[in-house]
Amino acid sequence: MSPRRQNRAAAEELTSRLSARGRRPTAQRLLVLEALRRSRRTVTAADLFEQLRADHPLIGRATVFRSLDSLVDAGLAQRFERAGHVSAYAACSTEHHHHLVCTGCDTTVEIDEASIARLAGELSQRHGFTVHHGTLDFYGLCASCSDRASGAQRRA
Amino acid sequence: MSPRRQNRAAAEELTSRLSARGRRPTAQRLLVLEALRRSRRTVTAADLFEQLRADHPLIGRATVFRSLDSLVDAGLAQRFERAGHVSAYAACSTEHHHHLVCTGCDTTVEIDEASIARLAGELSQRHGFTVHHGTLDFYGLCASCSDRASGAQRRA
DNA sequence: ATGATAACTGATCCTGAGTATCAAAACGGG
DNA sequence: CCCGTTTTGATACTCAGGATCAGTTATCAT
Repeated sequence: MSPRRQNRAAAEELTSRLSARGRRPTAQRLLVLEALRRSRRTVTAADLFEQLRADHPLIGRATVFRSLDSLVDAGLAQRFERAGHVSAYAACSTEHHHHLVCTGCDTTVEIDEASIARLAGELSQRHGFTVHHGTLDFYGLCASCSDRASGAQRRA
Repeated sequence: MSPRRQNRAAAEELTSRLSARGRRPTAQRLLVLEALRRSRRTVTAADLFEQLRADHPLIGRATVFRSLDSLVDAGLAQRFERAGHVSAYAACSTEHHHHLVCTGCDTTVEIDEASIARLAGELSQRHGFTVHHGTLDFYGLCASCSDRASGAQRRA
């Protein structure tokens, strides 16, 4: 697929996903999304800012942060908490995606949703990944918090 | 078990684990470890600092951060990257532990290492946890980074 | 014990990610 | 084409965590 066609598709998806939430598909958000799609690795907001400013000197730092928030909110990107208290981002095409993230080079590999059960045991062979035990944790809501927050979205 | 006996055991483990690395079991580190063990939730360095300063006004902020690093390094505590680019900590007794961390109240539940495979599918029922898809990611080293880093410990 | 050496502490300053604010600009519906 | 809403960019700010350094404390050898 040509780069131009890719941009076209990206723009269309951006438009539909954002406008469904009453938000606008701006040039800056498209730039951020395209940069994300171009990378096979997770990138930080600072990375993106520097990278985008090369071709678009007018873009603002805060705008990159906000665009990333918008994209995550629209389901077009995913946030990763990289060690060192920095958020990194990756574009993601469909709804829920699980990833392998290399803590060395930040390369991300998408994993299909099915068979999470068999996943952990096979990770090292299938992708040559050495899963680091320390970060093999699951985050979510316990029963009480789940009840308390039912209906009320929390984002903090 | 009485509180005193618990302190005793904590102090002994602290001593052996730390001195094996040429580090010293100081009063401050013991304080931090005890505070961690007292909590069934992950706590931030700021939480601990405030909490400890109530009884020990002389303790320094940086010391709390450094003590936590030491404890993690010694395998007595575990670091969690809480959303919002903050590290949270929990005491952990044995080597590798997996946890359920509630993003609402930070309660942590230890999970036995075996049967990671069956885990994900059963999480919601067993503990009443709602696992948040967005953070169900695995971190580790890809094959190339694994080769490159073989032998050389990386901690960054 | 005691003195030398190395690790630790606490105070202070510094960095860097991310947010809040706000006036100016860009949209989009009517 | 106009008006209300959203977004942008610039700036100032917050706050977690790290660096530095002089002073202190623990460990080890004598």
